[in-house]
Amino acid sequence: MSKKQQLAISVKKEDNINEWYTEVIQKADLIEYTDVSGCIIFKPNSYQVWESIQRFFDEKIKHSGVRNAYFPLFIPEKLLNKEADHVDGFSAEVAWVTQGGNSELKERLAIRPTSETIIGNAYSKWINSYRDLPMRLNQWCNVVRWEFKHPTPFLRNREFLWQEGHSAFATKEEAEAEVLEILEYYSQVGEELLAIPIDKGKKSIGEKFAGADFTTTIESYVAEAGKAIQAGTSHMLGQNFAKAFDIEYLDKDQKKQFPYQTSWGISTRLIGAMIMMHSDNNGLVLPPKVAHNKVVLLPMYFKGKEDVVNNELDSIMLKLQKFGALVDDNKKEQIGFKINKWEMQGIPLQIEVGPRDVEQGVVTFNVRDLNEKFQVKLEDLEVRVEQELENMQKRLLERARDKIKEVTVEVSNFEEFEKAIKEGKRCLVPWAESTQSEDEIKEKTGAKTSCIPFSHKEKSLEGVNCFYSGKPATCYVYFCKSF
RNA sequence: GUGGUGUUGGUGUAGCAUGGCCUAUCAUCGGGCGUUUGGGACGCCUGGACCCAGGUUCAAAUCCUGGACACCACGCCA
Repeated sequence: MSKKQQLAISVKKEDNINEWYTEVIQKADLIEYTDVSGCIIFKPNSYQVWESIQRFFDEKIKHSGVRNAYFPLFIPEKLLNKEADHVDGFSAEVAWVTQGGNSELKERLAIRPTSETIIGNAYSKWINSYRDLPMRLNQWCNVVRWEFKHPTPFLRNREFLWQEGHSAFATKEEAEAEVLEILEYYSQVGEELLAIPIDKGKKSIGEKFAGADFTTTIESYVAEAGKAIQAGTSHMLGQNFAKAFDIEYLDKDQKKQFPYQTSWGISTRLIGAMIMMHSDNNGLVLPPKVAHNKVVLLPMYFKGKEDVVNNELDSIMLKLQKFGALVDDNKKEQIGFKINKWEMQGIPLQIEVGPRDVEQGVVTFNVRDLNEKFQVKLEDLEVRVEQELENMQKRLLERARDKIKEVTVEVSNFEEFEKAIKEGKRCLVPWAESTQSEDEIKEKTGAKTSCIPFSHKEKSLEGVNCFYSGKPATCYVYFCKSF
């Protein structure tokens, strides 16, 4: 095998996206596998993306009045069992600690798959008066879900990182407003930061969170894979957990009330969605806003002209510090090798600085997602860097949107539907919502609902029948395969 | 959970059928030194591996059993 084949990605995204993904995450130095299936090392190249997401989202919720806290990793079994639907939904995937040191524990401890229960238990102590409301806490932490056998890094880990927000309000209206407020922030994380096109919507009854009244979601779609990615969820818990955990308070009229609760989360799965969405056959593509190092400078050393380049390099570096510019001046690697290496790692902008450039007072730009190089005058350097990064950020989102548009179809009968799903399409259909029909459709085609998009809320359903049952439709919904 | 494939230096691999000449091939890689650099350079020196646990055998990278991990196709699932 040649050097080139070995270091480059050997499978094309359009030919086999699963193998392509496996190669990208390893060759871009994003992860390391470990001895525990489904538990990966997030190497600095991927962890930096998570840090960007944290900074972006944390600022939004703090501004909105949410505060961060931290709750324990272990949940006593009796707490986990308090809300019946919740237990049913999670019991199959909980990891347990049964032993401490050499002695067996009297009550086994769940490693949190999510923290509604332990937080509900705390809230029952903390919420006693209407003055204690609203209570809005968030935590950044890890969770463990053990049910699957074939993990996919980022998209389906056994242990993953996320944030989980948990709020309690006096009124249903306030709680529902927060559910949507958070969903809007999630959508911004997707579209503004990661350049991932987002559909906001509601989960079907069959797909909602275990124990919630309803679940809202941000959904995206990977055209090349023909699969949806659920990128984040914001749940209206109603009073279900409040009743199960005895969270009661006295209102202004001295009457006992249960608060209305919400919970919401986004996870490191977003990193997987970002990779799937933008990366190409040359490796990772990082949206500029999440790239810690947005620029890499590649000096070209020609015999006898090293000084010409080096003299310019320092001043360029100074101007580009704010973009986290790196310099790759390793003389053992040929320039072509370096170009490919940094493309593989997804650095948004490469700037070549060679004697030919310097003599003309220019540098050569190589933007990660374009197939062309162009020269930029040194005096315009900072402005043009800023501009190119901004354009790339926009371009990634638009390009992803176009791709999704291409593979999204509206169909009105089951025959067309089956055909479209086989072709990897995402189908928007009128539907008479029922869990039974969703199960049947999944059985027959492998597709399930992604979401009932808010964008089609206003669209008239008068005289429109369900594509599957023929009954009067109750909503428009996206059906497709999913990760 | 089912079926398939795989695991040999950091990476990609040869060797395995027919156990021994394997203190393991080739390349890349790491460390030196030198010459190079506009899309994967070259020379010399040097460093580094048989997934784990049992078993068979005079002898195991190679055969057997079990396990771990990965990938692919399903199944299940926030």
